[in-house]
This record gives sequence, structure tokens and C-alpha cells, in this order.
Amino acid sequence: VAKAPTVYDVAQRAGVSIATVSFTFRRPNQVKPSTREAVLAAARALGYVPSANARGLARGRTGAFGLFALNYLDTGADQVPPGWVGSSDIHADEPIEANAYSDDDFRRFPLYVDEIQRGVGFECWRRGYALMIGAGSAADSRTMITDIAGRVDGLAVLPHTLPEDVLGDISRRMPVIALSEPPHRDGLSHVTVDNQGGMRALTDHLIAHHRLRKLLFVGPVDTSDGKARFAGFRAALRAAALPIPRRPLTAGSSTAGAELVAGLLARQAMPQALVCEMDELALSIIDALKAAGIAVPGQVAVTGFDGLAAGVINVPTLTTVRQPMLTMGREVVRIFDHLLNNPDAGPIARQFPAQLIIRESCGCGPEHQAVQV
Amino acid sequence: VAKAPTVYDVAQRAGVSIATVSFTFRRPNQVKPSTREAVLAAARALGYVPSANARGLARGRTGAFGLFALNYLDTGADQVPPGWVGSSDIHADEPIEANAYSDDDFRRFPLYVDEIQRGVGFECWRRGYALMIGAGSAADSRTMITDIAGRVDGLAVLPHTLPEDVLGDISRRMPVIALSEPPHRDGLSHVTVDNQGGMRALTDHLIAHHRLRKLLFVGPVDTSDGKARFAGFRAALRAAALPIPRRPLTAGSSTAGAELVAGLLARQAMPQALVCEMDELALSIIDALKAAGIAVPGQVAVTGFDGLAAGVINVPTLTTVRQPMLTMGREVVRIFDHLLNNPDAGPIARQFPAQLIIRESCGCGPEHQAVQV
DNA sequence: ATGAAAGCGCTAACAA
DNA sequence: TTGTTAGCGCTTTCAT
Repeated sequence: VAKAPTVYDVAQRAGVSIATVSFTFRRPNQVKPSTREAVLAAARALGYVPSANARGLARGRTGAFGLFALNYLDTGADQVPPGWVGSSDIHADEPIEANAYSDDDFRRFPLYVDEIQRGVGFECWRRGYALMIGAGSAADSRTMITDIAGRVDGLAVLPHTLPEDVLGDISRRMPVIALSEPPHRDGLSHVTVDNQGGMRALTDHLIAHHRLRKLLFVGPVDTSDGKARFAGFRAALRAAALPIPRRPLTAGSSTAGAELVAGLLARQAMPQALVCEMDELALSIIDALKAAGIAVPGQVAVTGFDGLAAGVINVPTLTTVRQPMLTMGREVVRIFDHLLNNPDAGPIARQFPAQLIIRESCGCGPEHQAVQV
Repeated sequence: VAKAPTVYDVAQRAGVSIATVSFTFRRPNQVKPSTREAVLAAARALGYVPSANARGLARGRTGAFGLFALNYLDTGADQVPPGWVGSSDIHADEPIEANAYSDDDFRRFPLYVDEIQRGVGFECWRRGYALMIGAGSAADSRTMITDIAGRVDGLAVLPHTLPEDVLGDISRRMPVIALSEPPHRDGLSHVTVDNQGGMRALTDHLIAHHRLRKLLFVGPVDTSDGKARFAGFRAALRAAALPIPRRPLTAGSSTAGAELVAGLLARQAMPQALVCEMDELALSIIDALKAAGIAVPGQVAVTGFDGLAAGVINVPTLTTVRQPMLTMGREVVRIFDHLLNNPDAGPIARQFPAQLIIRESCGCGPEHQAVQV
């Protein structure tokens, strides 16, 4: 709460110039031991904490890496307007109640972005970078991203969080790595997973092993992930000489299981397998199916995509395709580091294989093995 | 990669002064609409991204909150020396291999700190703060924490990560909130959980419901969490008029299950229940017990503490006490916000109840309900 | 080995 | 409404 001591204070107390103080911390061995000790002692006595802002300003580098994601815990309620930093919202002084925000719901945590973040955080630590986490909704993205971008030397962005032109601007001055967004000439680096191959392997399993013929793809195809997964699904059908649907059954949201199942039931169009675009949707659909008295996988097989923890907790456990999220997060930082140290290197794109995880919801017993794609 | 445009560039291009540019972003409605548009246009054209460092320096506030934790993914290998920012380690240019770091091990993620972090991140977003994540090992803590502290307006620290004097220094200039560390006159704010009450309830359940009489507490008691949990355990034994052990069975690490079980077996000292200080240890012990052909909970009941996701994935599912981690993380930020806006307020301490989660490893069937302590 | 001094990009009085 | 100007705390030549 008191005013923080600065180099000037330390210098004065140690009886040296501010340059010497700076040197003492930056290149300790270029300073005479006795003065070094004096400076260190003064710093300690004062409780000196160097300002990273000032240092960043002076050096032109911040030593931090940023990760920007949508906030998916957002309930749409009471957010403080961006930029209104330090302000208090209506409930600011009411203590937060335990369990008010479903503290034990492993369906909501960890999700894809959490695992990615874990990897990014780990690799940042290994390489000595600080990690800045930013979140936002599409609406305020320009403000927020700009706020984050101003604090870091590079940035990773999750899909569907920022307009391309904003990313373009930013990438002109620092490495920007897009996750789960296929590379196209946008000057950005990319880290992706083999969505198509993964979904192809999954669908092949349903067709070859379980002899299912009436499969339905459920989920959005207006995202690049969705498109690629749907393509993998169709490729498998084509290879098996099954009728190839032009369009999937689209879901309004990843928790729209109830409506989808109701619709299927109403139209008496329940297939043998519901191949979902992502785990969350699959889980929501399994809930709805169970509620409607339909056995999974007994009457309908259901599969997901991503490999979230929720899928192994679920009953039945979820057959899915797992993305190597920790590894992808780490790779993002590696690319950033590389780009920062090789300013003339062009953007980098890297794709990881996905892993088919066979569990119970496709009709297999727990004894089956995971299969690498 | 190019030099970033600054206020000066924008001002020049828009034909105004730098102050006007600054105003345009800070107080848009105090600027004539026409000039505002001109400035915005220039900024957009240039791809202007304001430097948060410069702003922070000038304003004396950063608008960011920091979270500091130990890095528990640390394998002890190849870390880049702190401060060597931007450098590349030996493997810097080798792509990271998928699955090299156990990408699908839900025993290692999410852990306690991950869930806390989730809550902190969420509340930071709600209140318009950026979140800076720092990690380190005890060794380099002074350097690292100082690096983080220099970038934020307040700081949360996980237990056993920093020496008290360092925290004391920092707390003299910004709010510092300690997690899972009981308050004592140190000038820090504290967010804790009722460890003793939680463990008491758990132990009561073992004694009253399962009629167990030979219970053993396993784990460290050299941490404040450990002490409080052991105290709760003993209180339950005392209330049941059972013999009260002076000391617990101490574990070298949270994955020392094999050694512990081997020791117990060698001494023929296997109790009816192993009450573990934390989930990770409990899970490790269950593994060892199973490997030794001992049925859990058939022959020995095993319980944990924390409420990690791994406990619900485990076979048998783990009876434990859950901390409201998301909520605790959120509360940390609320306290920080409050303190930042009420500089003369003293430190705040808040304790949350823990929740007894009865699952299978104590001998109960899955039909049992969670009980609030 | 140490000091003097010129910025780094932005904010906020204070003037105009 | 807009411009001038003095810092914010630190790094880094360049002298000494």
C-alpha cells in the first residue's frame, strides 16, 4: 500500500548510481563484489521489487506470452465493462458463496481450453516466460485483445475468438499462433490436430467393428474443426459404400442434446449411431437418450471428439477421439520462442495426430485398447 | 516483426497531438467526434496496439492480477535458467512430440491448483483484470516472484511456494492473498477451507457408518493443511473413544503408495482404513493395494482429501472431502479487487466449508449422497 | 568498475 | 476541445 521503492531509492541507500543498481541485477559479475553486496543489502532492506513495466518499456520486450480464449464459464450475467479496470460491480463486496457456481461439475472443467492452457503454462515455465491469460467475448474482443497484446511478446489464440483483421494487425508486430484453425495465408502460425483422420478412424470403427450402417453426424460444420470432422465421417461412409449425407444434423449448442433427441424421436429418425462433433454434445445427447429410456450403447451408439475428462467419468464411458492438448499447448510456446529468436523466420504450421479412444459408448467393453491414428 | 507504431505515429498520421490520441482511447466522449474518427482510422490503418507497459508505468497500475504456484509438472529436467528470457534450451528447435508428456493422464491434471486457477481466471475476466500466471520452484522463487510481482496490482500465492519474508516485502506494496494457509499476523489476506471439519466428518463416517475401529492417518503433517486434517482425524477418534495416535504414518511423497503399503504389509500393520491426507496419495495407495491383491474397499477402506477429478474416474471411486476450489479462486480475486479499491482496509481472511463426498472407496455403494459439512 | 544521460510509450496535469 | 510537458522506473550506450 505504501509507495514502492525504486532504483533511485536503492541507489541512494547504497550510495551508488541507478545504473549500478541496474547492473547489479542484470550482470552481477560485472560489478565489484563489495558494491554488489551493498546494493543487494539496500534492496533487501527496502523490499525492492523491480517494475516489470518499466523494464519492459526500456527493453522493448516483456518476457511474457499471452493466451487468449473465450470465456466459456460466462453465464451472460453481470460482467464489468472492459477497460473499467479496478472498478467494482454490484456484488463486489458480497463474499462469493461456496458452490454457487457448480464447483464440482467435471462436465464444465476441464475443457479443451483448460488442457491447452495447462500445456502452454508448463512450457512457458520451462522457458522462463510469464503467461498472461486473457479472455473475452466476441463483442469486446478488439479492446481486450489489444489490452493483452500490449503486455506480451507473442500471443496464442483459440478459435472463434477474434476477427482476422485484428489478428492480422497484431501479427505484424509479434508472433501470433492460432490453435485449431487450419493454416491459410494469413501470416499466422498454426497448431492443429488431424480432425479428419481422427473422425475417419472413429467412423471406420463403428462401421467395421460394430457393423453399423445407419450413422448420423451431429454438430456444427460452420467451424473448420466441424468441417474437417464431417469430412472424415463422410470419407468413412464413402469407403464403406454407405449413403453419404450432404448435411449433418446441426445442433444449436453443445448442450442441445434434449432438443436433438426429441426431434429424432418425433421424426422416428433415430439412427444406429450418433457421431457427435464434440464430447460435450455427445454427453448432452447421452443424457437425453437416457432420459427418454433409450439405452446407450444398447440401442444407439454415441461418440464424441476431444477426449475430455468428462468422457471417462460418464456412464457409459465415452468413445471419442483425443487431441493431445497438453502437447499442443506446449508446441505453441515452442513455436513462439523460435519465432521470437528468429525474427525472419516465416510462420510455422504443425499438425498433430489424433488418437482414437475406444470406450463403452460405441458398444465396446472396457477391455478394448486405444488405437493410434 | 516490424517496429510497432506508437502514439506518436498515430498522432502524426491523424494530424493531432499525442494527448489527443491518448484521450481518444481513454475518454472517447471528451473528444470531438470528427477527430475521434480520424484518430481511430489512423490507429486502425497503422495496426496500432497500445503498450500496456508504458501505460502501466504512467498510471502506476497494471490492471493485472497475478497467481503464483509451484510447477508440479516439473520433472526436474532441462529448465531454462530464470531471467534468461527468450533464450532457447537444447531442445528448443525440436518439435514437441505428441503424448511425450502423458497427455491423457487425468491423475496429473486437473489438480488442486488447476481448479483454483480456473476460478481466479473466471473472476478476473468478470472484473476486467488480466491474469498473469507465474510458476517456479522454491529455489528460484525470489527471482520469479519478483518478476511476476512487478507486473501486477495484486498477487495470490499457493502454499509452500514462497518464503514469508518475500511475501512480506511484496505485501507492503500490493494486496497479497495466500491460499490454503491459515491466517496469522503476517499482513496477508487468506482464503482457506475447513480442513479440520472436513476430515472430522469423513472420519466420523468411517467410524459411525462403517463401524471401523482401526484407522490410520497417512500423509504429511508438516504443512498447515496436514496438521489441520490430522487434528480433525484425531478429534473424531477421541469423540468415539478410540485410541488416538500421536503421529501419522508419514509419506515421502504423494505417490509413495507402494512403499507405504509394502511397509504396512511387512509389519503386518494393515488397518481397516487408510485415511489419506490428499487424493493423490490415496489413489497411489489404492494402486499399491490392488497390486498386492488387497481389495479396496473390501479389505481396507481408503479415503482422500481435495475432491479431484481423478477420484471419480478411479476404480473404486474415491470417498473424499471436496474443497470448493472454483469458488475459492473467485473469492481470491474478489478480495483483491476490494483491497485495491479500499487501500486502507486491512487484510481479509475467509474460510470455506468442505464437503464430504461419499463414494465407493470407503465401502459405500454409489447410491450414497454427498453431505455438506 | 561506475556514473551521466538519453530514451522506451504513455498518462495526466496544466495551459491555451 | 486540444496541445505542451513532465514524469512513470528501468536499461543501456558512452564517458570517465
